[in-house]
Amino acid sequence: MRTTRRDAGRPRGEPIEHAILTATLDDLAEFGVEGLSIPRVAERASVNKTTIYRRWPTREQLVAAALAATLEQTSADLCDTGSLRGDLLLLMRLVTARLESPTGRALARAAMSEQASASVAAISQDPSVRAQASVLDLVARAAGRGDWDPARSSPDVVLAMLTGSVMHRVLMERLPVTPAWAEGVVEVLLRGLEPRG
Amino acid sequence: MRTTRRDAGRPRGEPIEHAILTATLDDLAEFGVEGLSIPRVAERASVNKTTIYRRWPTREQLVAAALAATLEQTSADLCDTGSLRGDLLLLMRLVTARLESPTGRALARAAMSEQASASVAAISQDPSVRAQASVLDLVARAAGRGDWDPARSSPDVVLAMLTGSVMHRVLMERLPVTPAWAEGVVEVLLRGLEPRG
DNA sequence: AATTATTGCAACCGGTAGTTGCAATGTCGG
DNA sequence: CCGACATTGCAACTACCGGTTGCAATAATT
Repeated sequence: MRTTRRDAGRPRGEPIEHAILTATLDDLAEFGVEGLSIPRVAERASVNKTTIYRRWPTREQLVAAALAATLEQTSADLCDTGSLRGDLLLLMRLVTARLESPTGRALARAAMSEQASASVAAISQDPSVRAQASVLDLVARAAGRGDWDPARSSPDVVLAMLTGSVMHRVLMERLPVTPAWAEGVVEVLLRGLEPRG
Repeated sequence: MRTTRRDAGRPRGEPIEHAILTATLDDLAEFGVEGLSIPRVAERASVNKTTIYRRWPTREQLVAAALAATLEQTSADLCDTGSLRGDLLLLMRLVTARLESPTGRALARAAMSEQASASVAAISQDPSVRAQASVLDLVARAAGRGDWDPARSSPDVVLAMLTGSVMHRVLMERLPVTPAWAEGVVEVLLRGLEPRG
């Protein structure tokens, strides 16, 4: 009997994988999840389309792989700046940076898409989940300093107001998030959270 | 020479127009702008697809017409409730109602779509423009009552926080906007706007 | 050198968007 | 009432795009 040795033969080229994945991200940023075309990605990556289809049988998996690849290298976490104002401004900058990059916008749109498939939706929401985790630390720090009483205004409300305002600004109004505008948002939040009386 | 009389012949049926436009809105709500299919709309409206193509040569024009048709009948305006809290809560309800209806969601997504064509984008942004106009009245009333100093926190910041928070809640987190949650948002806004010191 | 898997290539299949020519229908003007 | 004319429906067709398959060429591992 002829056993097929799994390790023999020509291995798959990593440069090819890299080219395909980055080409996928480019196409994603330009045409969105709905508009992504595998033949076009193949041309972008200077690779035959069959190669892509063999590695990732469905568009689904390809997109998921590409997104997962990017998310691995995004670890600029929410560190302690010493004050609630500083923490919130940093968070604004993080959210803005993500939403102002073409890829980040595509990701956000994918997450909001009605027919986002399970895996893409999961991956898309991963950063927000991670963000939410860091935000809990932020809240704990603020509560310890006495700047925020979480029992009064819950963290998810505040997170929605912060990220949502940036979404509205960038995605709907298509205006840049200037430092002054970001400070305006944070200012309202700070005053709104300030425990008094 | 034979002049073609423009008024002769069979006129176009308004019921057909209506059927096509509502079918378009349905398809839009179900499949989004990218996924809309004219043959499917035709079947939905019990109309031959050629009829649609003859009236609206491009998809562009069809969706623009359908959106324009809906917007004409949305005039539940932002009336004076007597207090800033009441006005903001009403605004929250208006935004929520829009975003929680399938058609409204499709509209919002269309407005945020990267390759939203000029006409669709213009029409989509029209309601926000109209909303912004009413919001200016709201601000003026609040300023008159001494509840809000617009010089301190500009209306566009507050509007972005309010609508953005609902967008984030509904589109990203896919959670319902409960009265309690809406009140949480308004509460932070009220405290944040309150002029003092 | 032999084996084995990958890659590229070209042709092919299937489905869907959009077009066209024609017959049938309905409405307006005389 | 009748003729003219635009609209609607219908069916066939074209064109394009996504995805598949079979085969030859290539490269790496043993």
